[in-house]
Amino acid sequence: MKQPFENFVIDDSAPVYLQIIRHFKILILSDFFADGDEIPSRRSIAVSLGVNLNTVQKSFSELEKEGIIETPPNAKSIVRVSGDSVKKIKEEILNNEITELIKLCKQVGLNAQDLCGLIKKNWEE
Amino acid sequence: MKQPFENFVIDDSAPVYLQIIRHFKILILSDFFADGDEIPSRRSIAVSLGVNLNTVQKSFSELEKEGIIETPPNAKSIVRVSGDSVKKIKEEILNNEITELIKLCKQVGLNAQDLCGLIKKNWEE
DNA sequence: AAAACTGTATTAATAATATAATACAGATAT
DNA sequence: ATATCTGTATTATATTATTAATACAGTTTT
Repeated sequence: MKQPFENFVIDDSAPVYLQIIRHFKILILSDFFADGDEIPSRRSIAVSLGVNLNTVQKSFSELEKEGIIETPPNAKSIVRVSGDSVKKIKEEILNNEITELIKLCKQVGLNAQDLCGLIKKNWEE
Repeated sequence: MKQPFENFVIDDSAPVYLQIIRHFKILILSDFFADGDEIPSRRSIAVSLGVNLNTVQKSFSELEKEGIIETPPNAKSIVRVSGDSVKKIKEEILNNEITELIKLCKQVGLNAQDLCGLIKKNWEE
């Protein structure tokens, strides 16, 4: 199995446990995780992120509350999503950032065409 | 004078003092503030944001370090920017968010055309 | 001249975030 | 069966972020 958090870099843009939650959702949106998939143990994720076990646990109990994962007693957690819930996650993550960026552009006087131009320019590294 | 922070809503996306710094830079990019302009007092900003004076002060000492504002002894701070520094601020804020969004889209398998479509769709509320 | 305003500094208290070190019950692998 | 792995819980500690309450030197307003 490919390591789900190997390309994930923690920065200081937000609390670590929130960044982990976000990255986990992106893993679902990118089809790395699908319904029924087993999730690596909290301990192994903590090690691969260089982060404390408690921090990972905080992220996962939040994901549990949101109904995105499910944990049988004393066993590994399992992804629990449907077409609808994935769509909901996508809207939450993608639309939030798009809306934010549009708001910023309007504030600094950049129109949609200009923005799309910048995006196309920046798309290839 | 129009209140510089009247449309500014603090959320929990980042520490408050960082959000204040970002908003101040946006005020410069949107030509609300220009070189030489006088900045309202830290106290009045703290009141209008419902935030502590110390928090505002932390933001402003950071802006001072970055050379964006200047403060004569015992007097109000003054905006100190040039064409170059404004361009630098614009790159810092705008490109950062665009780069972030592009990265996200690539992760969830959305191409440039799709993204621009979403943007145009979301541009008018 | 007095009052009200500047920026700045200090000290304390509190809440949120994160690490650390264990512990325990139960499942799994050897 | 024994060792190792699960998730979960607890307690303590450190750091950061924020609020709070003052204080002070100097400027501006009245």
